[in-house]
Order: sequence, then structure tokens, then C-alpha cells
Amino acid sequence: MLLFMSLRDRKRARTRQALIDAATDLFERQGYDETTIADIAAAAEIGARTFFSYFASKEELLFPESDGRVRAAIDAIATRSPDERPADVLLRALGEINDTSEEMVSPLAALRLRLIQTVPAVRGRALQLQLDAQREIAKHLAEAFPGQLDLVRAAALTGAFVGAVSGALQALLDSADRADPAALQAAMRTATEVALTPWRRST
Amino acid sequence: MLLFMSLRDRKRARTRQALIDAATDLFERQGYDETTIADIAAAAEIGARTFFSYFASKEELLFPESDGRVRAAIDAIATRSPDERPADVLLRALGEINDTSEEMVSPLAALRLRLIQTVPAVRGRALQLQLDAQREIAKHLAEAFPGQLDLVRAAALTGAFVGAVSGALQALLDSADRADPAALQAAMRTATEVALTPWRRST
DNA sequence: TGCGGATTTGCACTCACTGCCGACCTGCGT
DNA sequence: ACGCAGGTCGGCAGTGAGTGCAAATCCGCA
Repeated sequence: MLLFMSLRDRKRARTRQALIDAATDLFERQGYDETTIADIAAAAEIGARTFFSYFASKEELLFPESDGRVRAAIDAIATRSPDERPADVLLRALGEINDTSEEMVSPLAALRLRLIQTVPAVRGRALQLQLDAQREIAKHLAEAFPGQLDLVRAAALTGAFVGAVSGALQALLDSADRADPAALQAAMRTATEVALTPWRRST
Repeated sequence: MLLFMSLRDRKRARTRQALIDAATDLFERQGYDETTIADIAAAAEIGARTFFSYFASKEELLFPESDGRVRAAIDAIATRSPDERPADVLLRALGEINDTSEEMVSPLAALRLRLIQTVPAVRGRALQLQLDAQREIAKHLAEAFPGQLDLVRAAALTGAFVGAVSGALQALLDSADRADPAALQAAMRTATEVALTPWRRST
């Protein structure tokens, strides 16, 4: 994998990771708003100007590889069995996303979840990404069930699923210990459980 | 109404409206990003600094009285009849919101819809407001059905509902000829149907 | 008419982000 | 081994949002 990258690309990837590490460390220690881009760049030993050739904005730093879950969902759609209905596919997709996310306990993920709750700019960005993901999933879902699902219906279904899960998650997180990674994962599981139960069996 | 306000308050309200008018005009004419706060303030004939004593940010200008729809929904919840289930109440709330919003044709609302689709910062703010509204509605819904709906379940239901509607709406606006009331109505219907059917039998 | 509290506003400042351009580095061909 | 070309880095200067502060101004009320 890494061997196939040129020296340039490897160095670039290393710098990118250094930026993420430095930023999470600083955010953790002094808070998001109190950490400037100059701080992060200095900690990663690059020029402040160069930061923006790695990330388009300060928030972007918190969402590297944001498309992993979308790909998982699209895979789940692609590998559907003939007797599965749209809702079944989405159910399986969300389940697989949950399983695949041991990433959920990474320090970055925990920090991200906390910042989403507390920093408006971060929450805004997260919601936008979620919406983009929804649109992408809905598109593939509609293509997977031609004739049965038009785009609007697919979008409604996807929106209902994602909305239910994130709504439940938000409610859980409002009254939970947000510093404990284990609690976060448990909340995640509970949220999908509660949100998706009404869809299990029939319809 | 206006008569009961002091001179100070009336002047304040007038200035506020002048800001909104000036801003919509400028946004319409030269675009959102190309319009500076200084421009808006100058057009409304106040100091640039004073702008921020009326609106906390540039985006806030586009969402005055954003709580109207939330209040309508809460009213709908409060005035439920004993035989209505949670899903029924949400459905009725949506209907009443739609009725009450002849605001939908105001120039501000049209501009806002366009900016939500094109300016990331505006979309982010809109999504945040939607999430806050969801939380508020879910809270009241849970309180209206004690024993039957806990907070997490109410949040899941509300999230599914809102997610479905906004997802369908987004899909419609993305692809189709916009502003066709009939298509909009149809989209709403399929969205609510998709979102609520699974909840009908159990809850 | 004049007082007291609130509103307005200019000023200076921080920070995110951008365009520009020269300095530097790396992969490639000779 | 060497130098060239294209990409990367990073300093500099600038814009615009947003904030704290303190003086000026205004309004309601006595």
C-alpha cells in the first residue's frame, strides 16, 4: 500500500497525519476556539499558509475520510439479495456501519463527537456532511430498485432512517457522559436499536 | 400590537426590518458572499458595529422568527385529541405548519431557500436550526405521551419524520422543476407516509 | 429642562482564509 | 552525475467576520 506511493505522496500523508495529531492534541488541551490555525501549523512544523493546502478549513481537520461510511452503505446496497426490500437493505447497511466502526473509539472520533455537541461551526459542518451522505445513499438506493423507488421516495426513506438514528443519538448524548468512549459506543448502539426497531419485520 | 411598544422598541423593530430589507436586496443583487456586513449596515444607515446588536452573525439575518414553526408544532401537540397516537399528532402538526406559512411566498423565504442550496454557511445554519427544532418538538412529544414514549423514542420518531420530509424535499429541489406546488404536495405525502407507516402499528 | 440608563458607534484588535510570488524540493531524462 | 520542469512550501499583504472597549448620543421620565 504505502510502498506504491511516491516519496512525495508518503511525505504528504505523513504531514497530513501530523496535522491531525497536533490538532487533536491542542483541541483536547486548550479547546477548539482557543486553538488557532497558526498554533496547529507550528505544532506540526509547517508554515501557517501551508495548512490550507492540506485542509480547506479548520473544521475539515475533524472529518478526514468522511466517506468511509457512505462507501459501506453503498456496498451494502450493491450486495443486496433479491428478496430484500429497500428498508431491509438500509437496515443492514446501518448495521454494518455500526460494526465496522471500531474507528468510533479512536481519540479523534471521540473528540469530534464532543465538539459537534459544543462548537456550532463543527456541528454545522457535520450536518452538511450527513446530508451529502444521505443524498448519495438515496441515489444508489433508487438505482438499486428501479421502478419500485423513485428518487424522492428513496430520499424520504433514507432521510427517515438517518434522521431517526441521529435523533435518537442526540437525545441519548444530551444526557450521557460524553467523555467516556465506551459510553459513546453504547449510546450509538442503543440509538440505532431504538430508532430502527419499528422498521424491523414487515413493510 | 405595535401600539404597546415604546418608542425605543418601535424604532428598534424598524431598524431591524430595514436591515433585513437592505440585506435581501443586496444579496439578491450582488450575491451573498459578495455582500459585506459593512455594505448592509451602510444601506440601512447604521454603523457597521451596530449590526451585531441586531443579529449575531451574517447568516442570522436570513432566519428571523425561526421559532414560528416550532411553536405551531408544539401547539399541535398540546391540542391533541385523546385517540391520536404520536405519529398522528406529528402529521397534523405538519399540516398546520404548511397552512400557517403563507410566509412561504415572501421574498425572504425564496431567497433563503436559494441560499441554503448554494452557500455552505447558510446551509449549515439552517440544518442547525432544524436540529434544534427537532429536539424541542421531541421533548414536548415525549411529555405529551408519558409512559408511552420516552425521550429517546420520541427523538427517533421526530427525527424520522423530519428527516423524511426534508430528504424528500431536497431530492425534489435537486432534480426537478422547482416551485411546483403539486409536486411539492405529493412529495410531502409520500415522505410522511414512508416515515410514519412503520411507527403506526407499534407505538 | 436635565438626569440616568440604554443604545450607538468608532477604534483597535484577533483570526480564518486567499492571492501572489519567489524559494525550494523531487522525480525524470540526458 | 547533473540539470531541468513541475509541484510544493511558505512568507507577505490583504479582506472580511466578529469582539471588547470606551466615548458619544439618545430616550424616557421626573
